[in-house]
Amino acid sequence: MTTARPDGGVKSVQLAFDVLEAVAAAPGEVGVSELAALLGTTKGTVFRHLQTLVERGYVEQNTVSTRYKLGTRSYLIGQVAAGRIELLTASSDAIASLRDEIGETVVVSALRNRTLIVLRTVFGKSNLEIGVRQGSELVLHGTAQGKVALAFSNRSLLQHVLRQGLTRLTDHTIVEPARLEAELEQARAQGFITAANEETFGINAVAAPIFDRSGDVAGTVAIVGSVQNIRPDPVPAQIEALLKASLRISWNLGYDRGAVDARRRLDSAAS
Amino acid sequence: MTTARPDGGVKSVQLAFDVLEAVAAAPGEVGVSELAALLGTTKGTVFRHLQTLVERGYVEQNTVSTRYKLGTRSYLIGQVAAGRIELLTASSDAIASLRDEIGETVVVSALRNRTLIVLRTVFGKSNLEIGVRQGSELVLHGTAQGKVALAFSNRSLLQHVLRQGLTRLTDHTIVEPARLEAELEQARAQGFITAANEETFGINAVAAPIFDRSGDVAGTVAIVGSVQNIRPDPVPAQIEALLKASLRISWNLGYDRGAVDARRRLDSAAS
DNA sequence: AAAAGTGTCTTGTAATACGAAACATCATTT
DNA sequence: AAATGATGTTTCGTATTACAAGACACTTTT
Repeated sequence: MTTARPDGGVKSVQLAFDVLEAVAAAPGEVGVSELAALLGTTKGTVFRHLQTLVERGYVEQNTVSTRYKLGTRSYLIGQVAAGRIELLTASSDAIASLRDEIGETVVVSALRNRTLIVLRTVFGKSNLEIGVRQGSELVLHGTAQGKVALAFSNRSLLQHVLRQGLTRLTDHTIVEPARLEAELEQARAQGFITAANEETFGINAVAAPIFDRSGDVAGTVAIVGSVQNIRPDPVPAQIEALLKASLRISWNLGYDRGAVDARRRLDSAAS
Repeated sequence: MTTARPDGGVKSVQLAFDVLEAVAAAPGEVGVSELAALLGTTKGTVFRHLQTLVERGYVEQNTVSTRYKLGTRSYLIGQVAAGRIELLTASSDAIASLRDEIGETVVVSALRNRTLIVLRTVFGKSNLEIGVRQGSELVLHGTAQGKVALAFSNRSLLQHVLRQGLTRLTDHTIVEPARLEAELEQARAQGFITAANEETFGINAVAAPIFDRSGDVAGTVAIVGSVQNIRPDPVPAQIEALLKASLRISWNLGYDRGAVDARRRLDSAAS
């Protein structure tokens, strides 16, 4: 599914992570044969990799079923990572208040490598849980988060998206480049954008950008819910709370509008 | 520090995880040279491994400082693992109530591979935070958690510990095998055990075992605090709440005392 | 009783991960 | 301003080693 990887580093390590991620993607426990088929390799190879992963504790083997699942080391490294990822530590308080104030699901995503990845979702107060799975990738032209990221990033990201083509997800998905451009302009003007029914029918989201200390887009915050609770024109309280949260997070990341603008002027003067 | 690994699986993958874990262990960002020195290998090799890790998103490179830190994928795989590790899902509610009821720090550890690893610690209500770092290893003969795990596990685990030798950590550490045996007997009789000043002076803990569906020790729950708040003879409320939590977690793991005993009788009759 | 699964183990070979050393950028020092 | 000593990055030949194929032991299904 992923674009053919142009031979990155250490081949056997790539396979090891393929195995690890396949184990992670499996709903329950997985067997060696199943993994081998999934990854298009032999049982022996998968087995050997599982051995290392088990020895390291990233994967565990159920001694009775002899099948495999994620191990404690995987969890623990994630715990360490949670404390090291600025976007997470910077956003935790702000998204908790945002959720409590508005009651809708709050989603934080990170822009990494031309993709928006969902880092954290905190479900709203409603009994019906609407959210986006952590780790999943947000379509840049088809979600509020994606559009707001595009609006405030380098034009090169937009060009990249246009080159890939604007695939239709629902009949409200933006597929005309001109309309997308107009939306991005609107996002820049307002500081936020919505995306009712564009990715999934019946669902809407309002997203705002998060900036890092150098003024680049680090990610997005968004509130997500049914079109009933988040209208195409969201109520002012929702917008205000969202913008407040996004500013607070950016601030925690060291973003300072004035300082960034000044630095930009210097840089362009130098070149 | 760890016992010389007897050549487990794929060598280059071992190195890759060495690199990953070294990045995780570093307080902030790390450089290639630093890592190479730390791992006793060359810069080139470390660099190549970092490339794969970065490509996969487990590690990220700060483009301005060119140094490395843990990446979002590490966090995300941990999130998935958190949902797959039975001991975590089974204990989350119980430890939250336990902490709220008693107010002291609660620590859950898992028995994996003859070692007790701290999975989760929830700090108590006091302003002074006393806890055990997640991912750290608990000394089996020198902590309440370790002793309770020894008490309810196979004798082979105890033999393993005795073979290693009972290293002294404080002047209250149990270093005589006979005294350890006596403590284990007490733990079995009471269903819990304390360990005042045995690992760190001034600190005490009360621990109880967690059993899985086959009746084996899966881990421990413990409350940890200063000797002032957790006395060598803990107050009944603390003991009762701890035992209630441990039973609740074991139950969530599928432990059923009657069923396990019956199964044991059948097994021994068959042999 | 046979057949089709499973996970595990062995072996020869071709691929590849490694180490050493060179290279390109920086800061700092001289 | 030149020189030094860091850093991260790249190249290259070789010895290592990870791989595929197939055998094996075992359980479950037919």
